[in-house]
Amino acid sequence: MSAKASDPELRIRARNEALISDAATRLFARKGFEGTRISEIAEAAGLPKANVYYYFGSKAEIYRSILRRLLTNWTVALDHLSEERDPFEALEAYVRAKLEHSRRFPDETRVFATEILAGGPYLTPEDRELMRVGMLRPVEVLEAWIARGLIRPVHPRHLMITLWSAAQYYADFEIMAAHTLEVKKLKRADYDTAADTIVQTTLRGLRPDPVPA
Amino acid sequence: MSAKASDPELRIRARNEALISDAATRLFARKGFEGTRISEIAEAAGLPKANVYYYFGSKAEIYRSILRRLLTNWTVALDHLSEERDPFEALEAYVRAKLEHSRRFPDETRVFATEILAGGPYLTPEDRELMRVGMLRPVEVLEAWIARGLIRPVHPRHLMITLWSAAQYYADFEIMAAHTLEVKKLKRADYDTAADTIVQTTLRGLRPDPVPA
DNA sequence: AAGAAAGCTGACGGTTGCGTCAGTTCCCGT
DNA sequence: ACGGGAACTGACGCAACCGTCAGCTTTCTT
Repeated sequence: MSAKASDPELRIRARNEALISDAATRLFARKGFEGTRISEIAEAAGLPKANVYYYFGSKAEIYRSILRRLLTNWTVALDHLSEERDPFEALEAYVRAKLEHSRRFPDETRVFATEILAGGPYLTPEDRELMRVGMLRPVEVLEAWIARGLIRPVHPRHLMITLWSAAQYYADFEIMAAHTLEVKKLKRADYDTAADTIVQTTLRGLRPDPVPA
Repeated sequence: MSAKASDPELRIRARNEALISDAATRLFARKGFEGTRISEIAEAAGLPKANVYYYFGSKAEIYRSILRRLLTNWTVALDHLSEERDPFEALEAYVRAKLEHSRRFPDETRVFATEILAGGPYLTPEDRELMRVGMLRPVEVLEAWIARGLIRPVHPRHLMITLWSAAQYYADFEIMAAHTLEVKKLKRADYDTAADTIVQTTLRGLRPDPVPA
């Protein structure tokens, strides 16, 4: 019944590292790196502080591990876009997936947002490289669509930023969005309307001219 | 030659408060509230730490004064939108003005962004009310345009968020945008291209249907 | 010119938080 | 069932930081 060393799911180390990482993510998202105390993380994880230090060498190490995990997830998420798909179908799916991610995991993306806002002091060169190559594929896909005349010839990187920023906003600046919408908290329906609006404006604006004048 | 008490420009108090406020804005933007030391602010302002405390009662007081100033500026900036103007002209002017502001004063908006990300712990109820009423006018204007059939019937608040988020992104997440564009630092031309892209996509998507099918 | 008010500041107290460590307990293969 | 390694932890050292204060200097007013 007890955990085996060979069972990776139940290994004590894996379980506790996840406990710490999850608690830290929640706290870093709310209070930032400097604003979060290791003792808070420990308490939220249900462990004594010294135990946290048994698994992680420092606060920065916990923080960096969270950033790294998010970055790898992020680059994977761009796979929605492939040259063969219909551009509007693919982009709509991407926008909706991004918003859904914002809705379900706001804390991860907030930690990353705070880091970027601060100028990326904890991002390693490898992290930055991950970001760079992650953007390569979608840009190529957009350029291919443009070359085939399937979407209007807009700047692909700026287009990605525009789409990205909208989805990001609902997670990172949720309380601002809630204020704007005059609701207490964003509900699933709000995210759906957000997606609809983006589809009806930005994506619609990408359609090639139907009329000459 | 020396400053007179009646001269508001040169009054020592006004000058030093501005010195402190400016230095604090730069530092809060980079390092957040908790990450910024009063001693750093003092050094950046060229004053001894105790002198900072002569003008401000606490770190939180400096921080709140920055937030308040930004909020009042912000609500004023929405005046671009008025019902009488052509929607696309007005919205384009708004987007360009917003991006220009992001380019010229990235630090102010970053301080605010960090605060919102954290959930707004230092925002007073008055601040929140300022945000709410600031949004009232533009929404009314958008609704009037929609009622007159000048733009497509999209959700006005979500539209504002979409426009807002894009402009915001270039200031707050500048290093992310720079990475995406594969440049070291954003130049004026990048902001112009950003504005063009938004105009050509999101605003273009707002045009009423020219063709039925 | 002289008194008052505003501006200024070095030194310090109290607190908090990061990270350590020595010693204990638990787990697990054999 | 036992030995060794992994897991755990209370107590603490040390450094950093916020905010204070008592007394000094400059500026202003009359």
